[in-house]
Amino acid sequence: MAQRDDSVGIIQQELTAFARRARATAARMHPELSLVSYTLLAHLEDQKGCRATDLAAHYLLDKSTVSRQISALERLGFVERRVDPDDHRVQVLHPTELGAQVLASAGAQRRQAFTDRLADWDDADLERFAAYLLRYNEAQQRLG
Amino acid sequence: MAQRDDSVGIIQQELTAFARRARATAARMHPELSLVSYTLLAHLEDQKGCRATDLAAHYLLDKSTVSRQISALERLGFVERRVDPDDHRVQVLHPTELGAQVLASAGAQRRQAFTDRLADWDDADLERFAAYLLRYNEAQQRLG
DNA sequence: AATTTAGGTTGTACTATGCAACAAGCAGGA
DNA sequence: TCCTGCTTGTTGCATAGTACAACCTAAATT
Repeated sequence: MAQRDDSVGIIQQELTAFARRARATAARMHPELSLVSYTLLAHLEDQKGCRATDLAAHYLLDKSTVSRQISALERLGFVERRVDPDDHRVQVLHPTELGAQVLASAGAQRRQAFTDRLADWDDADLERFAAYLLRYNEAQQRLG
Repeated sequence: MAQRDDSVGIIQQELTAFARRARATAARMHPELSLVSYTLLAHLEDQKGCRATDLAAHYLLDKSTVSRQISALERLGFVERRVDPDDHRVQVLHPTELGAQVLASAGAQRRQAFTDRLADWDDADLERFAAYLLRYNEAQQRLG
């Protein structure tokens, strides 16, 4: 049991350390796209467009927060709004051409940073690490 | 190589997802101690006291940020300052009795949450996951 | 002694965030 | 039809976290 507690303690500590650094690191890498706006824009691309409400629900953010983030992305020309003809309350959000480019570029940078950090890992370890993270996040989502 | 890229992609995605949620989750769990102040206070306890400058260096924060965080913790009665008799510029920071209690309580809560999420993992997987996170963070620190 | 360096604080500005109040559009029932 | 209530989104307000620059004080160096 002591061994097990140690492992849990390390996992807690290291995930926390990572989280603490993540925003600042992301901001340094691509100042034009914060961790949050990057995530939102990526989700729009993934989903081929969605509503602000969907983003808020998915990321547990207040709708006002999403509204302002989207406004900022629109001001930068990274997102466009298309009013749903069937429901005039709804705006379906899409990345613009420019937004998609910026997203791809930031994504490539991020991916390169991860690739560098993981350069000396062998394939089996990478695969197991990825599986563990999936499993962990799945549990976190399940347990709230 | 495709397999390897997939693993890197998943690791990136899942670590990012975790980071996005971390602050809000911490805030919901113990509103009196944010992720940052929790971390700073824990470091003080760990180190049996240290200077504000040390905290700033360790966590890559501006000294003004640390100064204000410490002020807040002091206002709450969680931290006390002891002027170093050998160097009157220096204040060595220590958790107070109350600070230690709050830290222990928040720490227990956090630990419990992690324990719950990891409840159905077997010991070997936990140990490997912990080792992977240590290795990853070590690399991130090394590479900036 | 004069200058430089180190530790901290304070002024200013900006971003992210949530909550509450609001406006506009839709849907269902009296 | 019209009133009520729900959904989508925006805006006003407040707060936290953060950085940068200017500053103060004390120590160290020349």
